[in-house]
Amino acid sequence: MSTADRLIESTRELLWERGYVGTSPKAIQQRAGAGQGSMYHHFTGKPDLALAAIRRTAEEMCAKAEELLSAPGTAMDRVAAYLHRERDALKGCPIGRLTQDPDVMADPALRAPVDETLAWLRERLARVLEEGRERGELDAALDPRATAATIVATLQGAYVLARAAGSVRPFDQAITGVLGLLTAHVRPTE
Amino acid sequence: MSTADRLIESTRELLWERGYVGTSPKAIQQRAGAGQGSMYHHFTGKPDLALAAIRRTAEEMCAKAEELLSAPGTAMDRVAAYLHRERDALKGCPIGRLTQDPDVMADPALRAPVDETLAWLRERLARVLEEGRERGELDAALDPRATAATIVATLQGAYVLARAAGSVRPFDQAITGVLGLLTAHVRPTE
DNA sequence: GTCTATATCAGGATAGAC
DNA sequence: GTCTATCCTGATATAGAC
Repeated sequence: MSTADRLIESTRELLWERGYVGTSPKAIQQRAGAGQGSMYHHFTGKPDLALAAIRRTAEEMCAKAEELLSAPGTAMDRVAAYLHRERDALKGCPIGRLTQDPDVMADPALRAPVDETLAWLRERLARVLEEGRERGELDAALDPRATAATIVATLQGAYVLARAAGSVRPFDQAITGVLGLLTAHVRPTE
Repeated sequence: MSTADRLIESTRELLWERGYVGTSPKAIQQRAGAGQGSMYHHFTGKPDLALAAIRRTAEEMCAKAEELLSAPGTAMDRVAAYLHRERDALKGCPIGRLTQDPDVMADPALRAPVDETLAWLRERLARVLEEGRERGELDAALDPRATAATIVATLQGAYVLARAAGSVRPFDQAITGVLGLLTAHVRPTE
């Protein structure tokens, strides 16, 4: 892995663990095993490096979600697979957490990938639900867009609850709860 | 308002806007119109002041929730009232956001009120749902604890979506969505 | 490309005068 | 109780040598 890559990976980890405001160039360099000069040779500064890191994380996240949501199976199966996918609940969402970072939200360039990722995810889930409705798997009364927003929000909020509690328990409960609520909208197979 | 009170109020605002890591003693003092000496006279340092601020915010939040959740009406009415209560979605939750602050999570004293508030809220909502079930308002199949976790998570996550989008739209959709899902569990009145 | 030196400013606090 | 002076460290870079 090149030095530039190691710098990006270290930044990704630190942004996840400590956020943008809580991450210093020095900490990034140390974790990457790179010197100051090296970092400022490859990147113009902290925002530039953060942008590269955030973009990479955003892409990975969308790719992973797309894989699960475009798999074969009913809409409900795919949503459940997405929600049950392996996650480190206590670490939180590497994209969602940036939403609480004042300096990220203040910089349009840094904010854009965060906005786009979450918007894409809602949109993608809405399409899955819409498909389920069209196929008659799901109740016609179910609002795809609103429900998609609820699913993404539940996931994001479940991370918050897990971190507050220092336990995955409330995370699992929130996921169980939303899937339970959704189940009531699954139409019986003929 | 006393100087100590102004310091606490300024800290509450700044913690909400910028988080713990992003809030400096100097910024607190300036907003409160107090000098350094004044701040260090009333509080031992930033963590001490933050603790006072977080506790006050936590208490207010629980009091507000209790007011709405203990009001007369069906379980569904009260949950809806709580979810629809006036909120500045773009500002996020002043308690939930602390969950993303590494220094807050690392300090047991600062973390405790965050943990307790969110745990209490889940518990309180679970009781409301349980009551609804006992009264026959809600479907017996509904799991009160899991559903309560889902409701709190949806709210917390809805803030994340609103902030990412820079719009209250996804917040409203998430709330609409979860209430829609819940509605399917309301039993018809005899 | 990477290193070391240097610079500036902010964070977070202490000390002692008033 | 509040103010000012002072202190030390870390954040975020720039400059120039190697």
